[in-house]
Amino acid sequence: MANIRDVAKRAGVSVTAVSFAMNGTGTLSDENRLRIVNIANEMNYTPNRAAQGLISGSLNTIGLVMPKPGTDFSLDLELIGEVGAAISEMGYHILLSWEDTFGGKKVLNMVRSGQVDALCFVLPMDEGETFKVLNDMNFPYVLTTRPKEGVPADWVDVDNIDLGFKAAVMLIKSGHKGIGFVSPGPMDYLVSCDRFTGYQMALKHFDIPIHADYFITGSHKLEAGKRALDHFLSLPEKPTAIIAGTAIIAIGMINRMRELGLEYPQDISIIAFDEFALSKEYEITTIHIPTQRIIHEAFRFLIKKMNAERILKQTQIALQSELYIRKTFVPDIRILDDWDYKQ
Amino acid sequence: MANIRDVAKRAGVSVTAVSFAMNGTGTLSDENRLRIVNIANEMNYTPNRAAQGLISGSLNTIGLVMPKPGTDFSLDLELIGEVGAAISEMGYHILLSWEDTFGGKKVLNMVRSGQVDALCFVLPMDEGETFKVLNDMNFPYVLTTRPKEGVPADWVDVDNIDLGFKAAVMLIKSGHKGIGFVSPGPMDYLVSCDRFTGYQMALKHFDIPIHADYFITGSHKLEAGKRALDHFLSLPEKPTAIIAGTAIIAIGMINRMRELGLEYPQDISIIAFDEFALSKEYEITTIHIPTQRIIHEAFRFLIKKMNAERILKQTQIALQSELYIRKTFVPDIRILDDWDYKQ
DNA sequence: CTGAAAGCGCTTACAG
DNA sequence: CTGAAAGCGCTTACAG
Repeated sequence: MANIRDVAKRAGVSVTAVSFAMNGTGTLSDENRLRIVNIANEMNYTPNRAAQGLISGSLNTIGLVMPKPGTDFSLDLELIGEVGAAISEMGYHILLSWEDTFGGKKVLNMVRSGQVDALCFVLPMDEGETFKVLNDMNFPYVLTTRPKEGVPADWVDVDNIDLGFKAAVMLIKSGHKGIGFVSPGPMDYLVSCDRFTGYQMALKHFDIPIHADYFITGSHKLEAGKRALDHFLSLPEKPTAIIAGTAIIAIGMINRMRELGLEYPQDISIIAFDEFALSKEYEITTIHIPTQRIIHEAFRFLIKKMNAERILKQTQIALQSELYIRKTFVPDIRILDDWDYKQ
Repeated sequence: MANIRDVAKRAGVSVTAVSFAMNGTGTLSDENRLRIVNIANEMNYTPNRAAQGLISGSLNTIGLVMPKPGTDFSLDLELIGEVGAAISEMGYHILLSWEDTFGGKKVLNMVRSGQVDALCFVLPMDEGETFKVLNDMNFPYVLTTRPKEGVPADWVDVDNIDLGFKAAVMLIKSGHKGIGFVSPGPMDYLVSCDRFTGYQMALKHFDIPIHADYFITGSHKLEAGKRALDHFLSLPEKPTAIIAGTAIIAIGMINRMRELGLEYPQDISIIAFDEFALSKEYEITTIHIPTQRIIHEAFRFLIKKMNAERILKQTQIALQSELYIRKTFVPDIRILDDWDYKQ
């Protein structure tokens, strides 16, 4: 592979001149500049990134930290495609890294070895210690999952407590008192916890007693919805509305309802979190989590922080989510002051 | 950030000693080695990757080249999670890059700048020129999408011509003569083409005339399935079986059949390509494309090529796919010699 | 306008 | 067992 000295030799100039020509810097006659660039192209010369990185102290790379496989979590690459391509255009690269939700050691090594200039965590991280270190270094990072209260981290996410609250309030205001809540499982720990917390706050706010039987955990499978529905129907006081942690759970419930000859929303109303390919087909009223916007905002913040002259203070961005009103639950739009909604 | 000289100073040794200690190389008294490593840890010293990369001539990075957003193509990060994590353990990093399906310039720059040691293209690339250059450099790369015939590239994929052929043969042997074929759209160009080619070969082989009306293109939406079905039903000679390019198309068809009171497989048999979250729920007989295994094999090949002493010859791996027999079409297992199947 | 030289942070022969 | 020195491929003051 040709290096800068080879080009210089061939062009009969110094390496300085080649560097100037390639980077459009320095003072160089137009004639020489053009001639050198042409020779460089002919020779397929591309400056070595490691060398450039050593000098500039940066590899122009943003790390994307994801959970280790086996976690009940997945990210579609298409989601980061748009923002990733945009970042590409800006000359940054995106490096993938896998971490468990508690770790952080590997991540700090990446930072300290100058491998990355910024970090985007698309996993729930419990490790406050890591963020403290990053904060002290004023290193740009962001979580796309809101951490536990009190963890001093920069994040962009929706406010899941608020979403749980608003979902329950919407059902209560529509006359429901028995409201079931199905969580996709303990893996989604904080997200589900927060939504459930919000749900409980709403019940309390309206003086509705909280039934332990109205809360059930499942999984990300259809089966979980079926089981949840059967469970709720087995109760002496059946809930009339259910908040489903995911669309898959809602679909599982709907399939089961069909088997049993039950109809929505008359027999049971359903609201689900997160949109899925067939949410519309199944007519599920959905609280749509704007994942794409979260990723966008997260990277926007990263870029801003990387270019910031001064130290930015803690940044925590809670995005609004949107309510897609379909048939499994149709609220009176007069109670939707708090929502961005789409019918 | 501490560098090797800082550590050397603090430990009262030479930088050579520190380098030896960190890398476990050279000759160093155990006592000194341990003492130096401890001091390095205390100082949070991590060797600079750019400097290491400059010396070793490698950043230990594998580039993952994906299509630009807006393409009808998507990859779930979970799919590369397992292999990505494994590669992580081996000390390699994965760098994301977006390319259009024709390009290649940017990719060559990444190679020439020493940014990547290998390349995995998870997009259909038409640009044979790029591969020729890579071949000449003996640079390790692999496509997870089989290129056009005659393009001299290393790839791992299923054999879509064969799949189209076998799918049609299976239907023909089951007595079907009118066989519809729905492609998800022109974007999937080669994949769909190949499957369709195989389908035509099968018809020819059994002397069944090829009906232009039996082939229709759609999209990756439910709507496409509905439209396709309506189209086929409008024909004077309606097909009795349909090969659907994707599960979504099959679901769209099934939903439409339900509306019309039609039943599978009595009224119409369906085989779909690609498994989807609800394929099982919809009882779709599916030709499962083993994407995960493709990715695995692709990276395995890359690792092998990176470590190869000698030049490896062109490598083209066609993986078997599996037939999931469900209710939309139930073949007699006696005609399934050519298939790995699962009931 | 041009080039010789220093230096980024490492590793690795090589000399002691 | 240890360290001074050269060098990886660049960029950037600095001198001419």
